[in-house]
Amino acid sequence: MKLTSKGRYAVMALVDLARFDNINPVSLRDISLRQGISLDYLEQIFSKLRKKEIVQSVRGTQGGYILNKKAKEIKLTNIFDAVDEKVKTVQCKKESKKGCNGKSTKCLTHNLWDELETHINNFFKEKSLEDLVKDNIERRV
Amino acid sequence: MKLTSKGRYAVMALVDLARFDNINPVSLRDISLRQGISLDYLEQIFSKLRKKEIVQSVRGTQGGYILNKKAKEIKLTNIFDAVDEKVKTVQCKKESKKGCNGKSTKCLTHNLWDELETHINNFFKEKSLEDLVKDNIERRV
DNA sequence: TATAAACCTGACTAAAATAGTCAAGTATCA
DNA sequence: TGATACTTGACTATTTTAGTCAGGTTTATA
Ligand code: FES
Ligand code: FES
Repeated sequence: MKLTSKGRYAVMALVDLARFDNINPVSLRDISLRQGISLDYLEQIFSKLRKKEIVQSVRGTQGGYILNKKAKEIKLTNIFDAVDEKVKTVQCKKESKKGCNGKSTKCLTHNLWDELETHINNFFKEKSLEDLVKDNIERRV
Repeated sequence: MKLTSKGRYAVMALVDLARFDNINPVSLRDISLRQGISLDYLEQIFSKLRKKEIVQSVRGTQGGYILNKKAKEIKLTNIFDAVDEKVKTVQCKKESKKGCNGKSTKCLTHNLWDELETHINNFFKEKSLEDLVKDNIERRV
């Protein structure tokens, strides 16, 4: 199981953005340089974040992005959801009654993976962008 | 983030195996049929499980595999470890002092992913094969 | 003692997912 | 009017996954 770059970058970029405390728009170019993420890739990511109303864009010179909500209200879940970084542990379709083995009952381990998925998602539901920014400031001292 | 088939199958096969309570060797052919997993693929998986001493093989006709330890002592961690299903959340090399951005300090989110990795691994450390077999029997009633 | 069941090994490959790049815009400020 | 920065969509190389395939070796049992 591994985390993809898309998810990692999305969070990384938003932490960078959040540190500027929502005063001035932050350009993707700056984030790209500071965090070492390809600008073109960031654009893809922010396009999704904007559509899910996590950030707002400001066009033109001196433009960039600002948070669309309080950092406290943006949870990791929301970010991952926006960029389609989803936790997938079961093989079967969840709605379907069929198991991953094609049989009419769920497989021996279905329940386990379902628990695992919940376990992981709980982590994402708890953490907010604010927590991350704070963590970072503390460690820096 | 998603779980790969290899990891899922390894656990599925071992639960199947463990249900026979270690009396007779269970052939991969049987597991293949019952769980709907390719025999050739199972062989790859069991080769690894054997090398890590999770199962023992019995060659020849009527042969198969048996558990090499008590089901209680086999944790998910051990299984995943054996088949190289590893949880990987950070981008950087752990030993290296460099961050994933190539800079000399760890990136803004390194700590977060490290926490996540621990969180997930905790789940795997707790669950034993015995738990899984029990769960299954209970649900069946 | 022949034979079939089952383990054992390594190489190979098709398909999917990932991690981007590239090109061609549009909006806005100075 | 130029520069900066967002916007969009298509494209692609690389890597990973999820197997397959081909050839073994071992051993119970008929
Ligand atoms: S994972 Fe849902 S039935 Fe196997
Ligand atoms: S994940 Fe370790 S430095 Fe970024």
